[in-house]
Amino acid sequence: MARRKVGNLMALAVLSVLVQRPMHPYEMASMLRARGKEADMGIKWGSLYTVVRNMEKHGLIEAVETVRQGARPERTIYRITDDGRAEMVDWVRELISVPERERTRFQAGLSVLAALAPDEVERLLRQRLALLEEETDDKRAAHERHSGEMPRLFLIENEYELALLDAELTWVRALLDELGAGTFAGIEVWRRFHETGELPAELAEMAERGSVKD
Amino acid sequence: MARRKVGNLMALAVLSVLVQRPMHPYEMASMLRARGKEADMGIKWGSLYTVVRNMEKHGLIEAVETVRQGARPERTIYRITDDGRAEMVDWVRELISVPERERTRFQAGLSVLAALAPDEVERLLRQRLALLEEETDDKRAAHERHSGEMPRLFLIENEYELALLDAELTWVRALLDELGAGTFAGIEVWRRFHETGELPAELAEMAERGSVKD
DNA sequence: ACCTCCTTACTCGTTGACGAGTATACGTCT
DNA sequence: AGACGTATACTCGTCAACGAGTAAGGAGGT
Repeated sequence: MARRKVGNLMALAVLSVLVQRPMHPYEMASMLRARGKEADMGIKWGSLYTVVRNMEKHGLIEAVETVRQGARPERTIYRITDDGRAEMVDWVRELISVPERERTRFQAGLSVLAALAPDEVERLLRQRLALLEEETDDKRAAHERHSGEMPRLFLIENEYELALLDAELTWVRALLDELGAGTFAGIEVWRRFHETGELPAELAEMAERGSVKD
Repeated sequence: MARRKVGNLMALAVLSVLVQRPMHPYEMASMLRARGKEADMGIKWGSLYTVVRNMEKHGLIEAVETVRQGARPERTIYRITDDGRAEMVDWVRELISVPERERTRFQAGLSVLAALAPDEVERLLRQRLALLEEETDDKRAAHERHSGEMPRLFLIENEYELALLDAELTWVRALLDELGAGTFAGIEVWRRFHETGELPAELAEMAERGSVKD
């Protein structure tokens, strides 16, 4: 974030549409929406004008003209600069070549899983599984529809997403199996802890030491 | 974020240590650091005091006492409230049961992959693969070391992370194979586009329509 | 002829995240 | 005994992100 002049990924999205032709912000939004980029990147439209203004300030884009249609608000049309083009390419290079650990909220949840009883966890995971399956089916269907009409290059991010979704599905199913069958190591201690309300001596000591994980 | 009184996941981390016993902020930080939670959740220490103040304001925690040791700055000791306990449990429930689409930066990169030439992509992916392998090996080693001394319940988030890392590794390797062998569908059009600098008619039209993806 | 609702096209204010800074105490190496 | 680093324990200012608000044009119904 310190390195990029404009850190928000929406800036990359903006660059990627302006590289085709100059546009005003609202049109960028429509383009991105039409292409489904809002789904691929985590785009919040509230940030659009802030980001565009910042990009102009840093010379990644520049205003070409401002036109007014009737009594509508003015529209400023922007075009990408050479700096902008360079920034885009360099940014993509980095995103592809440098893996960055990004924890999901699910992982955060898992890391405090002991706050819930095993039976409840089983129930919640089943809910997750159902939602996950639905989402995956939708995504896969959409992907198959599109792969008839578009080159694979433009759908590659969906392939990746589907691969990760599959991996999560598999993992959750496996965990559910173990919980259901009672083969999850330590499930008895875990269950008792939640029934009696107090945690067994071994765990208490571990919690206090805490530093086992270095 | 609107629903949670304090949206930052660091708040969950704070709750999870305060549930054991009252503590002052700096000690929370040490605890979390010692347990490796900073890795599991994406924790930035700059936010700690802001978050703690917010949590107090919203009644999730409350100050017990402020002590002073010698000439050191005052330390305020906080304890978790009943509301805090309830919030924690409810939060974990949500994190576990409701899958939330979170796009990675890599996915964002993939969605503008056309900005780079196929040969460069191949090179960059190989770099990614190497870093990814290194990271995975480290993580797996650490996990195996710990699984001797700690109950599985407290390592479950690492299992999940490793599963996702494996999935990414597999996917990247497969893509690299296709790029290397030249069997990636449309790679010729892609390569020519970068050699000549202009995109073929079919793609130009598609870019303009744009809306194929709805 | 009027009403209503959706789309177009932004503006603005709030909030919270976070980096960087600060200052003292303590241990330890020389 | 002095110096140097490291741990303790925060404070503050900035800045981007975003939700919610605004307001006119146009389409379609009655």
